[in-house]
Amino acid sequence: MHLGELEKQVLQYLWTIPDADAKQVHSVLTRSRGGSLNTIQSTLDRLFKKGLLSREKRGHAYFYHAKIEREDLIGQLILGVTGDFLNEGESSLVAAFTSISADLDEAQLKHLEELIEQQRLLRKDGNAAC
Amino acid sequence: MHLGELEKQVLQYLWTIPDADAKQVHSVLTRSRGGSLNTIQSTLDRLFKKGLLSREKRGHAYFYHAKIEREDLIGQLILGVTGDFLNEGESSLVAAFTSISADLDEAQLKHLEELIEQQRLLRKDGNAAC
DNA sequence: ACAAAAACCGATTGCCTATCGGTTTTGTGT
DNA sequence: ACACAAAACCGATAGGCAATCGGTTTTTGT
Repeated sequence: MHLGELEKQVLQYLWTIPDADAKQVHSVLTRSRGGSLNTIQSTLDRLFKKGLLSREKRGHAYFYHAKIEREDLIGQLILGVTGDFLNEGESSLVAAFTSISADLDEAQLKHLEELIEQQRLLRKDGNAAC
Repeated sequence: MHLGELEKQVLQYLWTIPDADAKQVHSVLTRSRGGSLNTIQSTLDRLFKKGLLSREKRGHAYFYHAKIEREDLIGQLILGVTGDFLNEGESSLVAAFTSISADLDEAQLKHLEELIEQQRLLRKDGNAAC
């Protein structure tokens, strides 16, 4: 999946204001980038068709809502862009770690370790619960 | 940066055979997908212009060589596709971990921990050496 | 029922990859 | 030096997708 520039901005907005119609999105984004309301409408529609937004009619307008969490989209984008390069049983995260880890500070390394540990616990609990 | 389907295949090939001309690449890829030599040539050229390949003329033909390691490209693609969504000081890896970690088995979790530790050591050494 | 608001439709532009025919350039062997 | 072959190079075309927006149709509140 590929996201255009405007699509990203719209998603960002809907992660902060999790429920908005085209008019609202437009009134905010127009300040930094101009453009017509129609453009926002078709972008919202495109995102809806891509399954990234849900919508519900309230009064005149559709109100849109991000159907996917920011972190999950990031994960999905990573898988999409790296998938073709991975070998059987290889993970993007592990493959990319060496190249990206230099950007991480100690706090982030530590955070990652905690997340790993947390993931392990989650599994034990998950198994136990079943 | 965005890579097309053929571009990915060409890169993959040049990671296994790290020095090849258009004819060679074509003779291999043509089996699975057909297409003319010219198509391969322009794809190699596009990758060259994108800075992903280097080339050197030997005899009649250019010989191409991947300028970037697979892991580094994966890293770069990840940063490219997630960059717009990250907050200040946030890392794609950490942000995506929660969403992706479920795909990892224990061996991979362990591997990741080792890489983290390795990264720490690298820093100490790096600092000491300066 | 009417007016306003928004959705919907269709066309256009711009960018990029893939594709390939045809021309020009460049090596190589004699 | 020259001719030939091989490859580079150029240009055109098609296909896909995001962004853009004007105009028409549909929907909704009064």
